[in-house]
Amino acid sequence: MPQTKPMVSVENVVASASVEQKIDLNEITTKFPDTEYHPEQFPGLVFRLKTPRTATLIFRTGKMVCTGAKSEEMAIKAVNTVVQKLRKGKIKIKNDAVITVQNIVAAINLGGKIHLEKAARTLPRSMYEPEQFPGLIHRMLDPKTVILLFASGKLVCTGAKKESDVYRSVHNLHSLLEEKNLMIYDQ
Amino acid sequence: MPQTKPMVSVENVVASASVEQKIDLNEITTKFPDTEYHPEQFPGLVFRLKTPRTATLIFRTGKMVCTGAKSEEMAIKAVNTVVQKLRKGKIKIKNDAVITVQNIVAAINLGGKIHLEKAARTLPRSMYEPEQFPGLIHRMLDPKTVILLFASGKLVCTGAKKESDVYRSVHNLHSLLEEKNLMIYDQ
DNA sequence: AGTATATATAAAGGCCTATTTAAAGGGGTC
DNA sequence: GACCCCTTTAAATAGGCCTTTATATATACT
Repeated sequence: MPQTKPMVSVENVVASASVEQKIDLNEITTKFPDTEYHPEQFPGLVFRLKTPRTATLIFRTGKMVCTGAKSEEMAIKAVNTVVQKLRKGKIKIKNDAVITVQNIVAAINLGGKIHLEKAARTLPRSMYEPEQFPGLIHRMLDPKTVILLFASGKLVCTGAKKESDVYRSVHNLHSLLEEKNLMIYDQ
Repeated sequence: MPQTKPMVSVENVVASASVEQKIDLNEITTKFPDTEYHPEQFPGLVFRLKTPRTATLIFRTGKMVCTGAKSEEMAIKAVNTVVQKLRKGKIKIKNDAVITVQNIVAAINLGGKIHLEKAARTLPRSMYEPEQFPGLIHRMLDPKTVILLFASGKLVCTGAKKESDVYRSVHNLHSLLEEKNLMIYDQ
């Protein structure tokens, strides 16, 4: 029944990390002038890497948030690179970061159109308000993710903690759409 | 030189307290229907006493805030009464509350008028914007309190942690006003 | 008679700030 | 038409501000 194989592309991985130690953000600003730090606006310092192209927020507490990586592995590599650069800049950091992937965002193309209006009436835990946002928002229970469905047959899956959760979510939803006859394939 | 003795009246004492134990606020609501608890609006439950006439905020964490007492002693008595009432209502509370007075507000009448405009130019750490608020706001460093001065010769002292801080603040300010010739006494 | 203005103070929960990313539809400027 | 911006979703991080309670004081405005 599935006419096509979904194309899945991980677009963003968010990971939290901690070096378990207080960090002087002003010192980082001095040694890394290209960082952004506006404490009156936001308490975190923004440390950008060209490769992997990411933005890591560094907090006074030694906790960090890395965003923008294209895979779990690259997110981990990015945090380790940031810590390595800080150390080369003579910022004393005793321990390596303990890293946890917190969220994975993926773009998916099912290869066929979706009957959104019908899906809104059929899928449970769904919200569809086209004048507010063109996508249908569907909350999947297992894995616990949120999937945005578009009439074009494209999806956005977010909330996954592992890349395998993305694949499982897409498979579950695709099966459900086929089953309920909500997919429209050309000829 | 002080033509009159200031009349000092403690109007409000705020104390924080803790019974060092989690409390089920919904259970209190059931057993004390006259309490106010609207968690979507504010996380604390409001427990009012007729004597001493006070309002005590009770939090999930077992921490409390008692307001409205007319003396340090009454604030302590109010918190102990609240804990006693909770226990009589079969709310299990193992330890007595550890109480700390956090703020004392007092109303004072110096018995003579104050030349506010001149005081605004003379007193350090003062703010006077009559179109915004009719009182002059003066920050005293020792004791660390804030005194509102009104042209009528009345004052409001707030921020004190002990009743003696109120008396010291008033004495300091009164002396300063006399010294700088900012007081105006009838005939 | 109420509202607002201003002062201090504790409590805890909500929301804002900022970071990233895709999707598609609306708006605006050039 | 090509750019921006906005809309929505998730997630961590951490400051700031708001909510509520009480209280005197004194102005202006509904």
